[in-house]
Amino acid sequence: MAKNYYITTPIYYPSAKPHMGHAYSSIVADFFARFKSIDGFKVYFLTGTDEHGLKIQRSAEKNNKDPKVFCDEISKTFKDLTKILNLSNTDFIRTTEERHITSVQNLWNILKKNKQIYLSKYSGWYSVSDEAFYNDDEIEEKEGLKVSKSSGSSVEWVEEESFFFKLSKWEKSLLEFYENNKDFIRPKSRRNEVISFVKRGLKDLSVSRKSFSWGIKVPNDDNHVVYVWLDALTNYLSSLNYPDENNKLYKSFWPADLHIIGKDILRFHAVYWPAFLLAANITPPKKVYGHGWILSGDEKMSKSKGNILDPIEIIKVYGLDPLRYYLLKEVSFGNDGSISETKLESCINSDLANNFGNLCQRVISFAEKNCSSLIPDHSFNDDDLKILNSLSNVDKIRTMIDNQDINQYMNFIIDRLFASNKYFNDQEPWKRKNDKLRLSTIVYTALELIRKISILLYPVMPQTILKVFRAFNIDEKQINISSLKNNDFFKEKDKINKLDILFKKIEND
RNA sequence: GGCGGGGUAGCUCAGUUGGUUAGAGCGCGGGACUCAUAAGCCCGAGGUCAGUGGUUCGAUCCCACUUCCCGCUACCA
Repeated sequence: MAKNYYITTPIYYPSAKPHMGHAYSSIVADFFARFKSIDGFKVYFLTGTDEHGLKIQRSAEKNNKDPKVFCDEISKTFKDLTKILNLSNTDFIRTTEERHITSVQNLWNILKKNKQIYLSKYSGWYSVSDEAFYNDDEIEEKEGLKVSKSSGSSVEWVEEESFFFKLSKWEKSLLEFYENNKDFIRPKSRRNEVISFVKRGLKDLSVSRKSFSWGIKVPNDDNHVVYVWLDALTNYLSSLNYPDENNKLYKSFWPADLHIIGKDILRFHAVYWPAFLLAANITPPKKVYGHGWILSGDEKMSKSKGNILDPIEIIKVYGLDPLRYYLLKEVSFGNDGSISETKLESCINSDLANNFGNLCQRVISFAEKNCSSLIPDHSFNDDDLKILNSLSNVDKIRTMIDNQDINQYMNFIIDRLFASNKYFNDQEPWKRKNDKLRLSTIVYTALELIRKISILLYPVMPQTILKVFRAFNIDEKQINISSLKNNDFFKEKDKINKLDILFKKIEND
């Protein structure tokens, strides 16, 4: 059985610099990517930037820049972010790249050939910032300006020739597809929303624009550019060298296993995207997960409220791994979550410094003083085996990951951390100095516990966990989920290196 | 207006296919220990499980209604 796994983030729209929401999507996707890769999967992890559309064209004009130059600059900040977030992505795609343009035009041609696209005339209200068309009844007048009722962004009257995709035709097929692929939309509550949306009926979708030029040209009709969503979504194929469907990447990784997206773009991914693909005879992806927003305290982050927490600034102050840990643990995946410096600090102190960090410290330092920093001898009793085996059920853990139960996964880790600290306490190795084998076994068991928990924490905090493994002379390639089943991984007399403090506590008055 | 989700300890949340004392973390109070980042461990305080009514021997969990919050969506305009 091929163990391949294809996961994506949204491609980000570079009209402004990266914010916490981008960081969150990316960190979540990286978490899954890293878990799968230490679980023996060949992982293809894609992220990138979505660079076409009127909004970009206008931002570029405003800055007196050629749109491509403008995109180069901002796309770079997103590419830099992948490094700052320590993402394990295998590719970074830009929709202005030739490979993507070829891919989109090819998809267009197939849709055209399959008679899924026709030329007609569009008239209606268009919001540049939402990249969406609105009906008369979806707009209202505010302070003399026409704005969208739903987003509040200003709309303009557009009347032009446009190509349409026969979305209306796909209503029934989509509903069947949702029915036959019950996992396609997650979380479940979102699935219900999408289904009820489709059930109300779908209108054909305008998929080209004539009034501006910053986009991918419609084949054989240079006056039109491809609608940004048809353009953007196709990135998931482009990266796999589509349209060459016989190449190794495409054959190994399509259909994608998981698209991680924010709930705001669920409709595009759960309705339009599978419809385009079905219409082009391409298998849709296996799952789309629409996560929630990251709020600042309990409010949406916005410039006017001045409550923006910039991920890059947070990382400068607190470090990357604490942020990754916080977002994965504290945000209930699928729901909105909130972040504040106070909560982040409290999380760092209690979970990372006091619980995990201190566990590593006390055990390794005890081993240094009592076992000469060498892996000691061992002879397990029932207490030892009981706690070690509580970290051996890999199937249970894999199920959590395959169901995207991030919180359950994190809670399991935390629960085992408490149990490990308690184990060390209850066994009181410091009172066993005249029972050398028992003392050694306790230390050995504790080291194994740290090793196992660290494996589970690796997808969450890769940099920190590598430090722990360096103390054990384990390198990144040796980290794997199935070794959780092993209770005596460590070899007697192997050296244990000194471990620096992993997380400093944050002292406030 | 319709559909869906939700209201559980000071805070963030878990849970119960209905069954003696409702759970965790953080925060708070106390205790014993000392390997450790004065960390960890133990004990405790704190909840009419939104409200009302119903089904049941028994409901936080099922049903109805009420109320509040959130999401999707519609209509009026």
